[in-house]
Parts: sequence; C-alpha cells; structure tokens
Amino acid sequence: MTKNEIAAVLEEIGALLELKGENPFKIRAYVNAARSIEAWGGSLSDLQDEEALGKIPGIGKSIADKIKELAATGSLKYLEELRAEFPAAILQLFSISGLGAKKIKALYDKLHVSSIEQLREACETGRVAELPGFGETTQTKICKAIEERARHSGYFQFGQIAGEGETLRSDLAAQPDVLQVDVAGSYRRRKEIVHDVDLVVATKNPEVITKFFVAHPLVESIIAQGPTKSSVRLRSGIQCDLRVVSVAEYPFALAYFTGNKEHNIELRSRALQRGWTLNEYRLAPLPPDPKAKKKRPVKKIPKVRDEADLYRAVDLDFIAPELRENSGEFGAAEKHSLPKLIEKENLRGTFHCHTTASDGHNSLEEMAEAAEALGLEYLGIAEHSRSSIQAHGLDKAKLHAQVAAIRELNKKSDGFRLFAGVECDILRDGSLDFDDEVLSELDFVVASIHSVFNLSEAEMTRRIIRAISNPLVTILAHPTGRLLLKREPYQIDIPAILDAAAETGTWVELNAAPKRLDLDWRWWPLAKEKGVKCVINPDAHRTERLRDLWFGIGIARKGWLTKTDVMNCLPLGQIERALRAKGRR
DNA sequence: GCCGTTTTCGGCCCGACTGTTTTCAGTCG
Repeated sequence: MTKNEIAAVLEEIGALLELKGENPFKIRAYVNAARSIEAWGGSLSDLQDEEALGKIPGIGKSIADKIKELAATGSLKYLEELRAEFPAAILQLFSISGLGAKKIKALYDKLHVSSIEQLREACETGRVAELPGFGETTQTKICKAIEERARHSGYFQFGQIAGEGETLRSDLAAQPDVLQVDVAGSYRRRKEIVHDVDLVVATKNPEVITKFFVAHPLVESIIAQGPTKSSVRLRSGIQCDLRVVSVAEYPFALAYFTGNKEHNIELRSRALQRGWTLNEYRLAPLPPDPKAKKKRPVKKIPKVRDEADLYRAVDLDFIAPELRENSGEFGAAEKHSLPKLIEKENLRGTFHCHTTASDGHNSLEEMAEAAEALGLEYLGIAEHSRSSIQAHGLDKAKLHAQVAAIRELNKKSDGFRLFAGVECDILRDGSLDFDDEVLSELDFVVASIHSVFNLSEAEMTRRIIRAISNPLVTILAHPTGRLLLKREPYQIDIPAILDAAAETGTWVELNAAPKRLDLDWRWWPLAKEKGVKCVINPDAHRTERLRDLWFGIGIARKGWLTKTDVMNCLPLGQIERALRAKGRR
C-alpha cells in the first residue's frame, strides 16, 4: 500500500463521515491526516511503526491505528463499515462542482440519487428543482457541472495552463486601473499539478477590473462575480479566480493566496504570538480577550508594503513562493539559513534533447541555434538507443554518423558547443542497450527506462542501480518514469537509488518536460543532503520545448536547490572538465 | 479526531458568493 493510497482511504473516510453528518472537526481531522501523509517524507515501512506515525502532525492514536491496520492487512474494517452505509458510486458526486455533502445527502435521501448518471436523469426530469433548498438555477448548474466534469478531470499540468495564466496576468497588467497584479496560488508555488489559477490585483477601481476580467477572450463562462471576487472557467477548462484589493491590502492578499494552507496557518500563528491577527487584508491587533487574566504584551504593528515586509514583521527572512509548503521553510527563515535558490539566468547549458535523427522534430542545427538563442553555451544531444523502436532509436551506425555530424558542427561554431551523447535504454536486467565500446566514444551518456515498467520495487531498484554503476553513465534520466495525471511512477526505492547515485557520482535528472517534472521536487532536499548532483534537462523534441527548462527551474527552486547543486549551471569550460572526470571514474 | 510555551478540555480559519429564502445555509478556497 502506497502513501497516496493510504491518503485516499483517509480522504474517503472523511467524505463518508460528511455524508453521515458527523462532527465537522472529526471530518477535518481525517482530511488533514490525508494531507499530512501525502506531504510526509518518511518511508513506507514507517507506516507500521507506532513511534514514527506518532510524529506525523495531525495523526493521533485513532488514525495511527487505522493506518497500521491498512499497511499490515491492506484493508480497514472501519472503512468497510462506513462504505456499507452508502452505495459506492455516491462518492463520485463530490466531484460535481457545487455539490457538497448536504446536497448529496438530500439527493440520496429524497430522490435515491447515488450516481452521476442518476443525477443527470433527475435533473433532466426536473425532479431536482422541486427539492427544498434546490431550485431551477441549481438544477441547471448541476447539469452544466456534469458536462464540465465529463470534459476534464479538473486537474491540470502546470505547463498546460502556464500560457493562459501569463496572458491574463499581462493583459491585466496593461490595464491603466491595475496597480499591481500577480498570479498567486499553486501556480506561483510552481506545483506540478494545479486545479485553478488565482489572480490578485491591486486597484482603486474594482468594478472596472472585474468587468474586464470576466469579459476576457480566454473566459468561457462566469461561475461567480462579486465586488471583490470573481470566478470564471477558462477555455482550457480550468477555473480562474480573481481577487481585487486595495494597494495597502495587496501584499497580504498575495501572500494569503500563495502559501498553501499549512504555510498560511503557521504564518497566522506567528502573528498571533505577537498579539496580532493576520488575514488576507491586513495585520491587526487582536481584540482584547476578556478571559485573559493579564494583558498580553502587544508588539507595534510594522508597516507592510510588500511580502518581504510581512515576513520581516513576524521575524522571518523572505520566503520564496516556491517554498511556501510548510516543509521546513519557517525554521530556515528564522535562522537565516534559507538557500539562495537557483534562477533561470544561472543555467549555462543543458543535456538530453532529441533531433530528427530519432523522434525529434527539428534538426541538429535548429536545436543548437534555438539553445544559443536562449542564451545557453552548450547543448547535449541524446537520441534514443536501438531498443526504443517506438522512438526510432539509433543503431550503432546511425549513432556514429550523428557523433560525426556533431563534431563537424562544433568545428564551425564560434563558441557554442554541442555535446554528443545518447539516451541509452536500461534493459530489463539493468544492462545497457549499447556496449561500453560505443558508449566510451561519447561525451556523455543518459540512462533511462522505457520498457518493462511493472517489475517489483526491489527488481526495479536493482535494475537502475546496476545501470548507473556503469562508470560511463553520466545521467540517470526521468528516474520514476511518471507521466503526470497519466501514468504512475514505477515502484522504486528512491533513497537507495540516491545513495547509489552519490556513490557513483551519477547526476540525477530533473526532467523539465511539464508532463514529467521527474525527479519530483519532494526528493531533492534528500538528494542534496546525500551529495547527489542535479541536472535540469528539457528532454526537448522540438525547438520550442527547450523553454521547458523554465519549468525545471521552478521545480528545482521548489526542491530547495541552488546553482551549485545543478551541474548545468557550470560554464562551458567547467562542464567539459566535469564530463571528462565523470567518464574516468 | 487532534492538539497543547496561556490548555489534557475545549477549542478547531473564516470571508466571499450564490441561491433560496425573507435572514441564512451550503459550498468553496
């Protein structure tokens, strides 16, 4: 049983308890525990360990017992009992936007609706509108929400919506009434998956801005529209919320809508410790507590003009948006030990790109030109190897020909450098798709898995460790093989693989393609601690996709990485030495 | 059900918006 599966069970218990009309705080305890398990960095074996479980915030005796039962037996009696009280399909109804537990319960009790299909029928026959507390409008909204759900899951890869987010931001910024604007939310935190776009605007003319926003060409429909908040559905299907505030309120609103829930709770609690209350509009003195025996000392509230002032007010260094997940940033900000995060200007080159020689869409020359135009000094080409037939993998002769072409191009170049490599398949047993004789002719070797994803965790881990134990392997690419929202990562023991990477000096890829973003940001602090070097690669199959590097930078920042942790921040001369050193180990 | 540098009991974030009611419940973030 994986962490995510356990989190899903806790989540399901929360939903079922809600349907039963249980104590809301008990419900929240289960939902919080689910979040907490997802965010937790420990290993699966700890889930059976009483003491380790007890250390996870939000998990007490009762939930710990349930997790242990789940981890040990794969099932949970309490959950089975809850499930028996409702038809299984009823939980689908929570995915209809606008429907919560109370409405679902009413639909079930009064109309025996327990699936989305039944709900659609009930709407079409007009029975929903007749229920007390419902009406024509609600019925129509439910119909629309059912259609919406059929079109997309409500979750989007960061890269899928980055364009829309930036367009809205810049179009709003161009409005004369807009004094400040940012995309906040999980987008600003650079989460790999987002389910809405949050915009915050400072203005003296909220009405004008709101009107402009809901009439924007990217807007498909209006979900809600009020004086300070409006919500729309964009053409891509994603929901987009706009908050309109005054200039004075702006830093508070921006911070409030950027940090994740846990980060914001911690921030507010630090305000409370100083005798203040913090919300999305301001810092204010706490109202006097009549029960308090003596007055608490109240610090004077400092002036807050931007987010840095806000963090300073609660005695913290500025915390970059990407780190606002409450996963250690408060401790570091208090001790002035936050890392100086990598920035896109730090990147000097990149590896792992494809051309028309295998499954890419642009020539060697075009890829090189595009990389140079981005300001890079070098580009590593790594075509698929012969076993990747679906990707037109190169055989020995074709690889030779490409290496020759690269060497030839380099002769003509005025400083920009191409490196000749290969993306060599890791075969089922951990051996490589080319022998050492072929690999030793290259400037670098990327090793990656493209087949047989269903081995056991132990077999898969052994397979990868064997591959990277070959000293000719420079980079382990997309280590978990995940395709976001499409394919789960294959089962591997990541700490063990990081140990092996540290031992062998293998660089681990942060694959910057928005569908991958692999290795996940949650692992990079551990990788760094073990001394593993990162390399940010776009895995670009066409020139435009070289820009995916900027997604990689966001994820690297989220993983607390600095430019010294990332190999391709080295300038050309130093990266050449590093490549040679790696090959000789 | 969880949690504790005011607490082992009594709190648990709260404001915005909508729709259905006539002052508020439900949903969302």
